[in-house]
Amino acid sequence: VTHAPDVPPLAFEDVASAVRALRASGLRLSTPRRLVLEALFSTDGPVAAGDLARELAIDESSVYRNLELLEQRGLVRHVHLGHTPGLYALAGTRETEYLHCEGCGRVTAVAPERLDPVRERIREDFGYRARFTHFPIVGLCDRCAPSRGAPR
Amino acid sequence: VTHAPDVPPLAFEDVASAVRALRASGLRLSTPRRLVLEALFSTDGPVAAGDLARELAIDESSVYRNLELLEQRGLVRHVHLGHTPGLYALAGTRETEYLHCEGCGRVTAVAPERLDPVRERIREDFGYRARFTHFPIVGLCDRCAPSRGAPR
DNA sequence: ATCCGTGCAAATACTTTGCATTTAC
DNA sequence: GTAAATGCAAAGTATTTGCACGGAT
Repeated sequence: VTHAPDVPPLAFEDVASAVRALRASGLRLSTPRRLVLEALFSTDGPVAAGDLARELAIDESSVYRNLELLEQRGLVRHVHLGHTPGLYALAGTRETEYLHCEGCGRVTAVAPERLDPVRERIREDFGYRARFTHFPIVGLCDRCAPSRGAPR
Repeated sequence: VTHAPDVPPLAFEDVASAVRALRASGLRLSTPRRLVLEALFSTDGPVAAGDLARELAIDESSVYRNLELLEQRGLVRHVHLGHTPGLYALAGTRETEYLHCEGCGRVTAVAPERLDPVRERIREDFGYRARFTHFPIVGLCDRCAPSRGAPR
């Protein structure tokens, strides 16, 4: 995953402030929950629940339950890249959006502002407020386009 | 599924011509295979493999095998709408693209030409040749936007 | 002491695969 | 007759759920 330089800052600066927010909403801080949070803070790209479970030696169901809970609280989001399992990441102050190259698999995370012109065009032409946070924009990057699909 | 008026024509006009193409590539026309083809020709929107199996009283594995085979031959494509199973449809002469409202679930199929301005903008800004055939453009349609997300 | 969160096990949903039998050619 | 395609069963992957025990508050 390549993060563009202007990807929005995280909704919470560090584990401590996230934990404070959780506590404030009446949640307990169990070891698995803390480990999941810490892992998300120390990873750059989105991670699969299964990988988290393996790396942290936590049961998969607990990982899923925590991720879902954190997602409901707005601390976490998930994105689907190809046919792989859902990938989870910390939520930003604004929703990070994704581009996914189906050639090389590279994922680019971009700030929502950069997609506003695209979004505006879609809104004018189709009456849709588009969001590339849960499903990315899929296509071929400049490097892969020549070899694969139409060069143009 | 709403098909915009300019959605590209199917790659094959009817079951007969599709069957001819299959025969030409050395494939047999078994009853299940014919039923799947006929079902796809008589449905407007994309269908789940499980639904086809149930409606046609064919084993699910045969449905999946036939859909995959037809997809390899370019007669069928599949798209992912939300967290539901993959949905299969006849392939057009050009690839039909999709918009999906996450509010009401409505799906709009559009001709690729209509998305060319959007595509061009994405290409200029991000160096990607985007394709909304396998994953749709996800967002809120005009009707759902006021109630759900930001009205703007 | 309470009850929330965990691990474990099992269930569910979607899709793929192995294999013996059937069937199109 | 031969090879391809099928149904059935089982396996594989992703995710969810039930429940008794353990730990955070």
